[in-house]
Amino acid sequence: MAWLIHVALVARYDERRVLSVRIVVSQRASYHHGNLRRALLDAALRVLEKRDAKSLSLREVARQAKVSHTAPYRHFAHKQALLAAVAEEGFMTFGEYLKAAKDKDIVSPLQALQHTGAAYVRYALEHPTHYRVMFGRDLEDCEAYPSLVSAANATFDILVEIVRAGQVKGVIKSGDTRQLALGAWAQVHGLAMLLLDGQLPSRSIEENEALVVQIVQSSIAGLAIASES
Amino acid sequence: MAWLIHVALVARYDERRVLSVRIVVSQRASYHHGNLRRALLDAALRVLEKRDAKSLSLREVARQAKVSHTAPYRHFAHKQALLAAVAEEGFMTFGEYLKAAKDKDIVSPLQALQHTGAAYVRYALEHPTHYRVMFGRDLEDCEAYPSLVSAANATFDILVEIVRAGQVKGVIKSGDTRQLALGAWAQVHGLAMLLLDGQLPSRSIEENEALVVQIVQSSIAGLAIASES
DNA sequence: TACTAGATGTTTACGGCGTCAACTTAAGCA
DNA sequence: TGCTTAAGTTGACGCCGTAAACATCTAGTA
Repeated sequence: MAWLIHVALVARYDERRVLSVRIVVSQRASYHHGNLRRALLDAALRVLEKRDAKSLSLREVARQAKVSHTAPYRHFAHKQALLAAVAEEGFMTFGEYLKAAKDKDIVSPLQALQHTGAAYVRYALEHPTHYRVMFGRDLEDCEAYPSLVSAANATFDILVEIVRAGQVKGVIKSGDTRQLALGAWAQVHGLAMLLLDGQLPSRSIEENEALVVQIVQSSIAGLAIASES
Repeated sequence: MAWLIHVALVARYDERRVLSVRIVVSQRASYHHGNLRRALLDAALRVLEKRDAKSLSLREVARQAKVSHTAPYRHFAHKQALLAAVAEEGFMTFGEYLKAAKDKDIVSPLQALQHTGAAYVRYALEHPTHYRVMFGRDLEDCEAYPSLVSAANATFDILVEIVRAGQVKGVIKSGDTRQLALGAWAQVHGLAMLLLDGQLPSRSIEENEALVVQIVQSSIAGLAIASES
């Protein structure tokens, strides 16, 4: 078994302008990585947390994973495919997050909608990286990734289910269920995007929460049948 | 006065696989362009109509404007600044579009809201290019462009004014005006983004219009005081 | 009118990027 | 044991953004 050695030269000036050079040596246990696919996804997330999705570079991800700049091509056909995989993972965790909010307490559909809506925006703000990859247009031609599409649909269905339950209970107005859910989705998505893109005057986290609650409530009022404020 | 000559070689095979080569010569009347800034903005829009904003390249814009690849730097500090200028122009025309919809007929504030909301989404769908540059995150650090910020604010204020008028007339519920307007904005913005990014199952233009009307109506129902559907 | 400063273009160069082709290494199966 | 093939590497190509140095035109002043 060979040992792959990575050598990096790190140079910098200290306060006294004395140049110091360090040689940093790291190694990998074998020529093959073991689970490079996983490592690349993790590295991509790490990079995305700092850089914008657009400016994420495959080469930087490879560097993070301590692998040559073309190694990723053994696991992803191109940069887009890597981003698609990141997005798909995002939809998984996002879906679980929403479900948790929905099922937190046994509550009325309208309350569930309120909780889920707030959770939606909260997730986006807490995971801007993932959210942007999932919903941004960095990912062209999403249709090309069937598993991504189904993951996204599954997430949307959570919302649809709540609306349907509300209709069954008679607290949400009748009509095309998916279309009503779509309206709610557009509402929270729009809010999340505006907040994320800093299109709104910045405010504290508490103020944001309050804003979200107010807006979601108002939106729900439009869906509700009776006068449940 | 010198004449600047551009020579381009255009080669292609015809159906019979015969290679033909054309020499295309174009010229500019002078070394200086005259109004390169304007030409660059137009060229950028032309390019953006085909390519995605992320993949727009300054060099391609320069090529379109028949100018060397660094000429744009005399008018825009960097690529971002060009995009910011495009966005600013977008907000201008967007604002006029919305105002036209709002003032089309003399109607009640709720109807004005309905018209404006529908116009909002329509504009986004008709000018996806501009809309994405305006609201996408390609433009990092928007705050650095004061004129862009004020153009964006002026647009938002149109919405705010309608809501305020509704409150004065007593047909929209009381509360922080800007915040209520924000909810409406998030609604239409979210819908526009979802439609634009193809996140929704694609439908015909008519179906889209109907969807927009329905969602905007539902949203307004959440804002209205009485039962005006 | 002649000179000059500054605005506006051009050329050249640098390093980073995505991706392809050709090569090397290791692992699994006959 | 030897062959196939998956999973790495190296090197190359042509794009990109942008900086520096240079060229050309324009406008203002003497």
